[in-house]
This record gives sequence, C-alpha cells and structure tokens, in this order.
Amino acid sequence: MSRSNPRVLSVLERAGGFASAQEVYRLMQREGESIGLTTVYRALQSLVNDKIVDILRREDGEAIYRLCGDAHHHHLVCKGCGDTVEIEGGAVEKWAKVMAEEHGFRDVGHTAEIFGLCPKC
Amino acid sequence: MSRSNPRVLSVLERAGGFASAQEVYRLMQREGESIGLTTVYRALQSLVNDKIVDILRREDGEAIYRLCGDAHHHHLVCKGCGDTVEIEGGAVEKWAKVMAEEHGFRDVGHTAEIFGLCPKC
DNA sequence: TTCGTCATTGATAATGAATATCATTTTCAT
DNA sequence: ATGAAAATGATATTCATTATCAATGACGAA
Repeated sequence: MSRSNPRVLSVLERAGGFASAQEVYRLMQREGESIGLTTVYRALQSLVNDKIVDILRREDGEAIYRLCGDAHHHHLVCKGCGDTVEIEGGAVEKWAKVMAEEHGFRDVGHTAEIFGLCPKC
Repeated sequence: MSRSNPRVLSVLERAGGFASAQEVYRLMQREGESIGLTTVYRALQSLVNDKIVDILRREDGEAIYRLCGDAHHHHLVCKGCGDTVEIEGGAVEKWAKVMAEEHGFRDVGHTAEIFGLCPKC
C-alpha cells in the first residue's frame, strides 16, 4: 500500500526540499518523466502520512510540501521585483521552540518570511 | 473607497471572531441579510488591509478571517482543532530587522506562525 | 505458463474557494 | 436634478485539489 513514489521524493529533494504538488508535477513533465498529476498528489500525501515530508500553506492557500528534518531556511522577499534571498533563521527556531513549550504544544513547525524593498528597487 | 462593510464586520464578531468568507456569506443569508458573495470577499479583504482582521488558513487551505487585537502579534495554531493562541514575537521583530538591514532591504514587514498540536489534541 | 486477484496508475470529470467581469444601482457634490 | 464616481452583486472563470473508473501491472497459486 506504500504509494511513496521514490521519483516524487527525488524531485522534491532536487527542488530544494520545498515545492507544491503542481510544481513537482510540472518539473517532472519538463524532465520528460512520465507521471500523472493524480499520482503526484497521492505520493505526496503518502509521504506526509509517513512523516517524511510535512505540509505548509503558501499565502494564497496552495499546499507546499517540505522535506522534514531538512535544515530549513527562511526567505527575504522583495515586494518590488520578487527577488528572494535565503536567510538563516536561528533566532526564529529558538523562538518557536520556546513559545511552543510555553503553551504545551507538541510536534511543532513554523513559517517565517520577511518582505520589503531590495536595494535595487 | 472604504469597502469595510460594517455588516460583515458585525457578523464576524458574532461568529466568535473566526470565520471563512463562505461562512460569513451563508450566515448572512440565513439571517435574511441581502448581500452578495463578492461583497463579502471585498469587505473582508478591506478589513485585512485596514488591519482590523487578519487571515489564516484552515488545514484544507480555506482562508479564515479572524478579528485581531491592535498590537502586532503572531499565532500559535493547533493543527488538530484549530485553536489559536496569540503570542509575543519580540525575538522575531528583532530578527527581521537585523536580516533586512544585513541585505539592505527597506520598508520591511514580516509574517511568522507556529503550528503544532495543542495539549488537548 | 496461465489465471486470478489486488494494488497502482492516470486521464477525465467534479468540487469548491477565490477572483475577474461588467452592467446596474447607490452616493453625493454641484 | 444631474452627472461622475464608488459600490454592489449576478455570473463566469480560474485553479488547486479530490473523486471516479477503466486500464495496466505485480505476483502468487495452480
């Protein structure tokens, strides 16, 4: 019953451990891999069940699948040109951990993004 | 240009400060209020712009509009039951500021959320 | 090998939230 | 009262996600 398609996992890894189902699908298409959208969804869902990836939400509501245990990073996004810089989030990790403990939450993850105008804009 | 329809705000208040656009719409219909779905969406969007409510996501991706206090805060959300705790984010504020400066970004804002399982779930 | 069963796949249709369009109605200053 | 600008809402559209179902594949038993 294990539908954790290894090709899907591999694509997710190559995508930097961070992608939506549609993106995974399009990526595989572009690479000439033959796969159906349905299978991509099923594989990702299965990876979530197996706790190999977890699922976040983009601002627009689209589901983002992220490899667990990944040293994950955060983003600094320019409102003007859309440029994105990956940044360290040590302070945020600690903050999230402390806050979660303080309120008795388990199994926690977090999202954090900074947006503004980059030097060029 | 203020589209912050007071009826919509009032419904959101009566709904416990927590509802999706569709729920607000259905509630108003049920109460015999005459309003269009489009207007509900516009009113909620406007309330978000005015920072009177903020917007979260249900587990299924549906947008939840939530009345918020005035101070800038962050959220600790339960993946199980949806319970939300407003938390302090001093560490995050500082982190965002430092990171932005480091990369020469101006006019910055940020988002940060923590999600996990609350003690009850 | 051949059959039968059961899991997997994927094209297609259906669902549902969110947004775009656009004609109509309301507001409001002159 | 009149015209311009804003607000409204029915309708159509977009798009991610899920459901359906026929076709294919895997694999053990006879």
